[in-house]
Amino acid sequence: MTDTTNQRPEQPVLPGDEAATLPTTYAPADVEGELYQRWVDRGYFTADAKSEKPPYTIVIPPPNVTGALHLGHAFQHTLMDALTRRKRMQGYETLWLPGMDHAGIATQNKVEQQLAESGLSRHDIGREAFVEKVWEWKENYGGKILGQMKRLGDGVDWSRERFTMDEGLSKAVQTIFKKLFDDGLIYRAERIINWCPRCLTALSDIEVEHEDSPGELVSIRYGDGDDSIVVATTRAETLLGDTAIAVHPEDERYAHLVGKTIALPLTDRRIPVVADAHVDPEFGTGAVKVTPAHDPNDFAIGQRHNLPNLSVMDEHGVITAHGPFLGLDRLEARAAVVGTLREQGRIVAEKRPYMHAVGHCSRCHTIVEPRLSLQWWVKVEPLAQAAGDAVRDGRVQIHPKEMERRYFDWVDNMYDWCISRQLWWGHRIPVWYGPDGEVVCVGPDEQPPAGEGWHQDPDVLDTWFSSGLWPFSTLGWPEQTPDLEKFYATDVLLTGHDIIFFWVARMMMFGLYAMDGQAPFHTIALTGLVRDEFGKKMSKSNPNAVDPLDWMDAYGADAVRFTLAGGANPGADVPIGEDWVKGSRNFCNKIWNATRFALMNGATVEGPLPAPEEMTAVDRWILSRLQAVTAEVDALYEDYQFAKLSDALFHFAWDEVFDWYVELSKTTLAKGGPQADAARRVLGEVLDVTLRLLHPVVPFVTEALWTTLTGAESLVIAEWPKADPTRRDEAAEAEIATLQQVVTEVRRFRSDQGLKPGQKVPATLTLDGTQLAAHEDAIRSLLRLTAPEEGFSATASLPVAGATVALDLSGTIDVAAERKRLAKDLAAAEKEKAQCAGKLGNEGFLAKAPDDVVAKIKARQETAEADIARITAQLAALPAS
RNA sequence: GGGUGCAUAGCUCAGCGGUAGAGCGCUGCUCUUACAAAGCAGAUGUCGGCGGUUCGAAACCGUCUGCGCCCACCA
Repeated sequence: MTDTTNQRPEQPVLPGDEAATLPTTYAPADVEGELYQRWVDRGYFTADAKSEKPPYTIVIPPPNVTGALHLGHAFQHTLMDALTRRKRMQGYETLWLPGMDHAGIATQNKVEQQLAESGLSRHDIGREAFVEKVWEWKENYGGKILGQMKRLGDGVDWSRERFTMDEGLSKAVQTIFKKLFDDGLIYRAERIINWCPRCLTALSDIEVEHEDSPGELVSIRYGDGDDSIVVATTRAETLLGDTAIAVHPEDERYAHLVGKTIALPLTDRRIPVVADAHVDPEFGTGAVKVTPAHDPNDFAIGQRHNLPNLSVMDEHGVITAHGPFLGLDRLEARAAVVGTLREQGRIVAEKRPYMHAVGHCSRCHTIVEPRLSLQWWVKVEPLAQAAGDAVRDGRVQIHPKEMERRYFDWVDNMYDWCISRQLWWGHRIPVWYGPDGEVVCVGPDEQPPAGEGWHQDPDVLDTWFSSGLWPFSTLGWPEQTPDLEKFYATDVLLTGHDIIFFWVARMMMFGLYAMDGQAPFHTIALTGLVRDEFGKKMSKSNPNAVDPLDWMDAYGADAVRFTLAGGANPGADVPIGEDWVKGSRNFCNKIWNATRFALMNGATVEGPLPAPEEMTAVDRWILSRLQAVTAEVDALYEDYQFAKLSDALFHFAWDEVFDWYVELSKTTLAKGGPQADAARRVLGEVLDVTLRLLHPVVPFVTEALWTTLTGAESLVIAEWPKADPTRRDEAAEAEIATLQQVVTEVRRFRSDQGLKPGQKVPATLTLDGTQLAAHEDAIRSLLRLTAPEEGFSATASLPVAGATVALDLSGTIDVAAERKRLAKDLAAAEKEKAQCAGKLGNEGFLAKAPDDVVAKIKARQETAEADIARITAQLAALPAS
């Protein structure tokens, strides 16, 4: 390939710029930092909104500023970088937009922890000073994250870096809040919410993780005598807040009690018995205690029966009901309440262990307390409907497709989204309350109402509210910017399947809503989670967690990238271990040395490729394979099959190019003459294209080598190879396959006979009548065969594929071992032949199997027959011993 | 409780109707002038169990066993 636009640089990339001076080992540290800086300085990653080229846009899933990037980030970044690098090479105006998320609760918790080390709470320093502290944290850790991205080679557009709390994005948040509010899609309501007594804030449903935990189900007798009823509960302390007992309307056992009141133990209150269809008569005693202020079901029952909501716990989960339990933590209170009830003889069934799902705060793992609270909500139904439709009608595709179901399950069954958080770090809710109960939502360009008694809502928004705007807020929305015009909608969203609901669905909802029905991306590519080499989950809290920087330091960024890409099967988790990274490092080194060989042998990329008749079959073969692999890799990229494309490139490069082609070309190169000239050009071409194909995944080593090989400015802006089907050469491929068969067979013989790999052996080759006549020198070179000398006497004769290699081993041949070996091979070949014959003699098979399968079996049979003939001939050629 | 996925070589995983594969690990021989971070050669599997469909099953269906993940307001 040739690039006309890629100019020679003023400075060579590699020191010395001469092949002879390339070190024999690739040292990533010597090139990576310098190359990255060069890419950034030259503006390769900076997108141009005025470009004529078609756009290709990916917004980065903004990492939380809470800490450093882990392997999961490195994994996703590698894939996004590979996608954008390839598209850039294909001539797209590529924008990969970087940024970070303020991560409300998570970051606030981190900074609170930091404060706690000095014995302070956020309340000690006040809201303003605290937020100031969080910004300091952001500067500190944000910088670390950016450094890691550079180290990994992320080709992001640094001029467009965004933060969810920056001015523009804050404006976007306020704009959409106002729009939703005006459209009646944001409202304020008092409901049972998930409350974290440690974070002291409301949580949305998906911020609660349900875990099966052993609880204790106790049965308690309410009331006395005929007017008594037994209820079961796992949260006995909520008894203090009971305002009714509910039974099923058709439950005859309790019909006589409905409408009456019953004395509530431990209190001086009497509570009514109500009939409600929600109660399952089959469960427990069929009677339920109703605590509307502390349970969502009970709240619903309370609404239906006009029951009072009696709150008995404060925001810390501490009992506020007057009496002996006042001031106890909810769990202490639970035990105390049960204890007292037992003394009173009201525990009718002893506590029994009971597995049930308990909600935990996804940020701090504290048990969530359902709590009645006044919060802001998004009315999700119309938004989710649109988000579902966009996928249903194919405007947005989810890869892998199996993940669609999960997406639908959620968007089709969404409850309203609680968006207010009782935190200090985040976007303040843009609502002001007046002295007479006025509620005013303030848009971004409006002045908030001023005057006596007016105040802004103290709460902030759920962090996912702002990240849901990410695909367009980062491009300048609500302004109609050139960026928004050029780069929205984005192309691919690549992220982990663990945030389909948190983030993906919300971006879909907001994108469709804010951008007039235009979905934020056309493809959602979902990845799995990174795991360790035994398939165990790798998370920050686990000891198996690895800092990607450590591995990059030890093996280079490319090695880490190649390993991660190689594990990327769609939607599947990615196991990674240090040994695998080592293997990838070895691959990079192999690429390095193959190119080093090419440079030492005068490989060139200048001028057109030689005509087919000027080339050897070896050259025609590798060019044929090269274009086939190009086509294969292209197809795999389009299907987000990173593991398979990495594997294809790995095997093509190592097995075919480095192990066979390079070895075979040595003979031609050594000979000199026109064929050697042609071989140098082909060698240059093969390395050129192979490096281009590898570049998106392993950008550093390929850039260093390619610029040295070609003398051009950069591989980053080089053209992506196009498969050229006219290069296909089946004859050459067959010829080289035969050659490989002969070489492999003789190597096997040499190895079995205990010949040292380097030991020269006199031999005669009979290649007449085969395609291999032209390859005699190459065969001799690969097999260390010397010309027969005087007194040559063949002690072993190996007929393979019509050719015969006769070796003079001077009587050292171990005939018995060889005979045994050949007998084994013969048996295998005969079994194979019999198997094929069996099939071909089967009428059912012949009648029903497709033609191509029948042909394949026939070919197999022929191969088996050829093997039998070959082995028989080899046996016959063995000395009698 | 409702979904859903997985069980293939020692490990991690591809293959998903027509000869059981890869990487690492393992064995043997080699510093053969690009590379020992390498080269060459080699060994290794009743494809979880049991039924069924089919000319043919690792693959499709049923079932059992063992793991995993997602969702979930039955006290």
